[in-house]
Amino acid sequence: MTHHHEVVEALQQIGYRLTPQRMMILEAIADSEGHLSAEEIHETVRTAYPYLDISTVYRTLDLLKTLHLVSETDLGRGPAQYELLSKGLHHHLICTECGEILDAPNSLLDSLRHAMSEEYDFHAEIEHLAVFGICSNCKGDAQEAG
Amino acid sequence: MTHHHEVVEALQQIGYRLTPQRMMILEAIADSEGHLSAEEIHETVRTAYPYLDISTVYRTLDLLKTLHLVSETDLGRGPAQYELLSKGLHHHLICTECGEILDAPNSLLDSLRHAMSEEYDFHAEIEHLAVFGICSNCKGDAQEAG
DNA sequence: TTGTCAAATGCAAGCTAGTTGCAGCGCGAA
DNA sequence: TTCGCGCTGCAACTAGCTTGCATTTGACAA
Repeated sequence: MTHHHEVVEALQQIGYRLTPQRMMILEAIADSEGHLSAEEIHETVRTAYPYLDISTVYRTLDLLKTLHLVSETDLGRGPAQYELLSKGLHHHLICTECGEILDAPNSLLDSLRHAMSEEYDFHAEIEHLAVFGICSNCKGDAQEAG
Repeated sequence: MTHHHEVVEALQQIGYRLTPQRMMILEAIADSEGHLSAEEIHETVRTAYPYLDISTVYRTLDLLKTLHLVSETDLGRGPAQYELLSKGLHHHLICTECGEILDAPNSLLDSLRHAMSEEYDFHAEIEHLAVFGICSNCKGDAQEAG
């Protein structure tokens, strides 16, 4: 599923190991559609290996983040969400009415990045942005109700 | 400092009261430069009124948010930050190297809002955005070091 | 001025999400 | 086979915030 040898190499280059726990955590993320929270990763892996501790999940996620293998998204509510970076950078538009999540490509932020760079000489690091708002379906409802 | 009568009216319209605690909390926010966390508000007000509880701070902040008097910014790290909405909507570019915080006007997001609206028919509610990245001063340093 | 009642408060306990300290295990090099 | 250190599970802890509840406050009516 995942390209283990690449991960092994990435880890070995900085003197670390690819343990079974780390492999299982990585596979749980790779096998999932969309995002997983640390707790969900924990639950998933525990069906196969019940001794896995949540702290190991967090420590592994930290490692995978520094290796730029997974991205972490803080939704501003609830737990942070993790996903494979290899699936391609993208962002999320989350409807606060119905909860629908629209995926948006990284290019959506091009103009914003450009503006920040031009006007503020600021190099934004937006690996993963979650924007809350109202989707097209709920826009009408909100006007009727409001 | 704050226009108490306006706040009183806003509260009374929905059947609530402007208590001394609420007044002190609102003033603490109004008197501050930039952002305050709930804990900072708590500490500030407690110098004048030591019995104020942190839960009262949070409950008041909820109220002020629903009245659109203050904005809440989740920085994704550390506690949420609160400030008066009357100071004008703006966003923050936070340098992860030196910690500097650049203020950016709401118009910075115009192009992003437009893109989300055009391409996804999605009405974004971005009261306050915090973007992490590298500022102009640290950009050179990062290249030298990296 | 007193009574009423809901809003508001302080306090304490609880909760979620994540972190830390530590003893022991196990891989890989010597 | 010994050594070093990366890694793990466990347990305790922390930050930030929320909730339940008895008591107090204050606006309004009588």
